[in-house]
Amino acid sequence: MNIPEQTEEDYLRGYSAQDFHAPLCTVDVAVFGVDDGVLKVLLVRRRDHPCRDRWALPGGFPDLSGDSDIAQTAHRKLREKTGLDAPYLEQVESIGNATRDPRGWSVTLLYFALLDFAKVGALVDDTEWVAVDEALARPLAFDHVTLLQTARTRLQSKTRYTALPMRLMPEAFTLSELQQVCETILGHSLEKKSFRRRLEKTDILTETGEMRPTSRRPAKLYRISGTHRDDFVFPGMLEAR
Amino acid sequence: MNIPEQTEEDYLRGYSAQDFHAPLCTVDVAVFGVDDGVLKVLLVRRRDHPCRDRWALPGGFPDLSGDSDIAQTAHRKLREKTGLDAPYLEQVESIGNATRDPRGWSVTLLYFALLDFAKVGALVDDTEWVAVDEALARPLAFDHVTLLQTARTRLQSKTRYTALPMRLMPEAFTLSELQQVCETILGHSLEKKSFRRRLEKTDILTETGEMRPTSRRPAKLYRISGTHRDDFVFPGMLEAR
DNA sequence: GCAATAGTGTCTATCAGACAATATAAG
DNA sequence: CTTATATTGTCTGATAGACACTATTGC
Repeated sequence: MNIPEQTEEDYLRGYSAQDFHAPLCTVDVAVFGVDDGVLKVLLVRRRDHPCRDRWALPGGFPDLSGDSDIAQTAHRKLREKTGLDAPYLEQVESIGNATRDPRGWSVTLLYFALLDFAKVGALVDDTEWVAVDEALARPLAFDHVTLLQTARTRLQSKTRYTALPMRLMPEAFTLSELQQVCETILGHSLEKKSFRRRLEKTDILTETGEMRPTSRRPAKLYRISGTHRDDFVFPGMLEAR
Repeated sequence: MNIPEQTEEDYLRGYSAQDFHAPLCTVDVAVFGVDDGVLKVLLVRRRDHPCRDRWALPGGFPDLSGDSDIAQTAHRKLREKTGLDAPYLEQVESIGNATRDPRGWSVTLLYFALLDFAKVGALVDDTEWVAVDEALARPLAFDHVTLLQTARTRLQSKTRYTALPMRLMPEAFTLSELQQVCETILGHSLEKKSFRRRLEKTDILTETGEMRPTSRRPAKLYRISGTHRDDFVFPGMLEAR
């Protein structure tokens, strides 16, 4: 006797996502900017439970009707807080466990974003740029201290073997300015010659032809070249002092 | 007039995770093993909708009562399919979008696992070891072709600058055997001297004192040293030919 | 001894660290 | 001219690629 098989269409017709006990699923973003030699991160004061009134990384639930994917959720959260549309966004890792959120089992997809601090306009209420070291000393919501630490460590690692920090720069910048930003991220100074040599050997940057008139000798201005791929890695790492 | 504030306890008492429209959340694992010069991956034939009868990476939903975190979910799925308890497990990335699962918005946390192929016993029904190249040519369930490709690429990258492939080896192994496994992963041959030199300069491996009696000259056996940290990286990469 | 695999010696090329030297602007 | 910053020259040390060489075993 053949029991008629249920087709996939039959199955999906009877399926409701709410029938399953799913964990909470969120996106959190560590938004980094360098302000006058200080690496800062964007914090938001939570207006709702849980962790009401605590500072937290911006983040939240995907909008299942509005967001087509998780990166879009992260971009939307960023736009809501900074008004900026297309900063550099990179996934760091995902944490899921029973204890990080008092509402129950929850999973978060952690991203970091890099943007030109000077471009950020007025902030939404209850939003603040905080030096990363100071943010890590605050009692942030949920496990956001750990998340922020993980995101900064990733940014530091990639600063040693990629040109990622240029995504924190304005449209045009000098090599000295880029080096200072890298030093700010890493927390120590870098060898000027090594820093410049590895960039010269690649096509990552293009001279704009303009100069930055500084107090003394003017410096060449560069922009990110059109052919640069963000997955580029240098053959060696900068010192890990 | 003061409206009494709702405390976090009040809030949580009234909260139910089911009130929110959450995406589906799963873990998928690419389980790798090297069998006689071939990189293989463990596939499972799906017995349920959606994608019934298609081959897929082992995975599934976290057990909100039984799993304390996501890594434990991945370990549990592995144990169910291979009977092995503690293979090497590493998170690769997370994919979340509206289209990858016909049931609706879904997020998956992708891991890869490395294990000694020889240690795997009999498989559960509808489970099969498949050469990765062949698996990628099959019409796998959901977006698992992409997931498998991403996992293999990550394994290949880390083979160039870490000692990760030793997690695919038995307890004791020779340097030639380890090199062959690396070559299998990368799909091309490696310089013997470079390969050995970089290992000698570290404390990653320890001689067991035993020798492997091969057909010709016997080879020293090594095991992973007790002090090795899996986050170790070599200063340079092996050729990316 | 011969063949085959294990393991070593060593030269070269590349690239980061160190730091000295030169270039160019303001004042 | 002096000074500060930008930019370059160049020597050294570390490490990967290439490849020839030696060592050890079974036959």
